[in-house]
Amino acid sequence: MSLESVPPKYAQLVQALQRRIESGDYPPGSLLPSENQLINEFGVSRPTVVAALRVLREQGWIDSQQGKGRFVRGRPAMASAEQPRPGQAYLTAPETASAGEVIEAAAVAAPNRIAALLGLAPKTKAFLRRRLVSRDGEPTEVVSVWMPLELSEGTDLTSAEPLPQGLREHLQSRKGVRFDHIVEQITARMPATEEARQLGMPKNTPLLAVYGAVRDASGQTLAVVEVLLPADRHELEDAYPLS
Amino acid sequence: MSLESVPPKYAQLVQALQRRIESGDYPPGSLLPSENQLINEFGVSRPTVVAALRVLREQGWIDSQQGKGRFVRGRPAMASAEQPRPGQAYLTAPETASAGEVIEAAAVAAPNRIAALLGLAPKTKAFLRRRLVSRDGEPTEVVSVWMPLELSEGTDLTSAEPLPQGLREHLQSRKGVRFDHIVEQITARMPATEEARQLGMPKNTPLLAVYGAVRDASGQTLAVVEVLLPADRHELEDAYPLS
DNA sequence: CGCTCTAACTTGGTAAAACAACCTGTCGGG
DNA sequence: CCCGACAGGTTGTTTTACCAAGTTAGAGCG
Repeated sequence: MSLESVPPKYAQLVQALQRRIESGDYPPGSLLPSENQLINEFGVSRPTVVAALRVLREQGWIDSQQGKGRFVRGRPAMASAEQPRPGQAYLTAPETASAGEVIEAAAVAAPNRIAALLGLAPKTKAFLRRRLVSRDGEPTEVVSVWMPLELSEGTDLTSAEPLPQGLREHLQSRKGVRFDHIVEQITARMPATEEARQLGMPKNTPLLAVYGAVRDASGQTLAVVEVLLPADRHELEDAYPLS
Repeated sequence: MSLESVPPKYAQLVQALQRRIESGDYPPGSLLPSENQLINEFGVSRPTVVAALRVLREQGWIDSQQGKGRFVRGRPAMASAEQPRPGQAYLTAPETASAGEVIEAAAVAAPNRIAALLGLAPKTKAFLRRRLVSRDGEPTEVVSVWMPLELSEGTDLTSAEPLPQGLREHLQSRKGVRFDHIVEQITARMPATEEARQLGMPKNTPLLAVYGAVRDASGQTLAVVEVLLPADRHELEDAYPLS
């Protein structure tokens, strides 16, 4: 039996058209076949064709203009710049996926900035798990996760061992919370002596600091991810569409 | 005759349901009325209801689960964090919208980083328009726009006067190019003496540097926007959904 | 020749119907 | 008591049909 669950027809049509655009069969700027032509060629109904074209338009492959037709824009260059965002990777990937060591895992007084993002009173104690990540044998980043004490209870976060599971999965299964989006703040400052020593960086080069407030769908902040990286060796890259 | 062009029914349904979610009528976590219930209540057909619910799902208002129903997630908190991205504002807003002065507008040899982003050979001449932006009477940012010489010909960019039109509109109408998206690099460094003087900042605080490569739909880089801001006074903020 | 108007195309939106896949109870029989 | 079958609910996908709105090109008239 072939229970390989074929993709729906409209999705197949999407892929077929994407291939034709990528192969240059439908060059950018050209007019796409009309709905009726696609209906005849693929032997599907109009709503199916429209559903496929809607997906292509929402993903930026084509433009549509009532009364004229649909124009090819080309492969959306956005798709190639899809590397994970700075803070995001540390929520989903297990700690065992990257080299590094846990250098702190305890309840400490939250700095002002962290407390503000978490919605706690200043100097309230919060749980901190801090990790020095290495690449090619050299320390490159300090990644810290802050969260209210309630959220850390009953988890394995106090262990100095690397988590074999992603932090997101770990918290969602044990505490029933649901991560939805991240609000990110980026700033730069000079490193403290301790930080410069840990990262093996000169004391006179700045430090890029990323603060990612992890929120649920209602906007409640559940945790804060702090990523520190030396600005002379690492940069942040990101891509976004222009309205 | 009332030619007020009523919005389509599915869009009206979208707004109606958004209002009910915002008002607490449909609290987060609750089950939305089923398709059949909505058909009866609003007197529309099923495709119309499905189209409305699809929009709501794509915008993050609800989750749908086959066989169970649709669950309310709440007003997507993303919508509130919709301030323009760092480089983006300088492309659309006219220069007259912000205080400041043009401090450079000429063809100069492009620095390595700029030349690489533009796809030019190192030390090739490129057109530069640099502007010192002030807020509350104090200089706060240096915004520079780089582009190949061909793109600057026949434009008003060499004028030291503020452009009454957005840069994007100006170039698109005069040169027939079409901006599509931006690839952004963020880094930090210490300010040059001249930069620290212009911005009125201490020499020992770092500078946040944002390089935005403005591209068309095919991925061709048309221009580069460089934004320099003192890290002690300004931060970058951004929000994005978590898969 | 030039203008206008219409006919034929395009995409956008709505309605009605059917089948498939999935979940969750209930009602049996073991 | 436990467990499986089943019925009835849900969303997902596809089809047929029709009307509305915008664009274009050509026929036809002045």
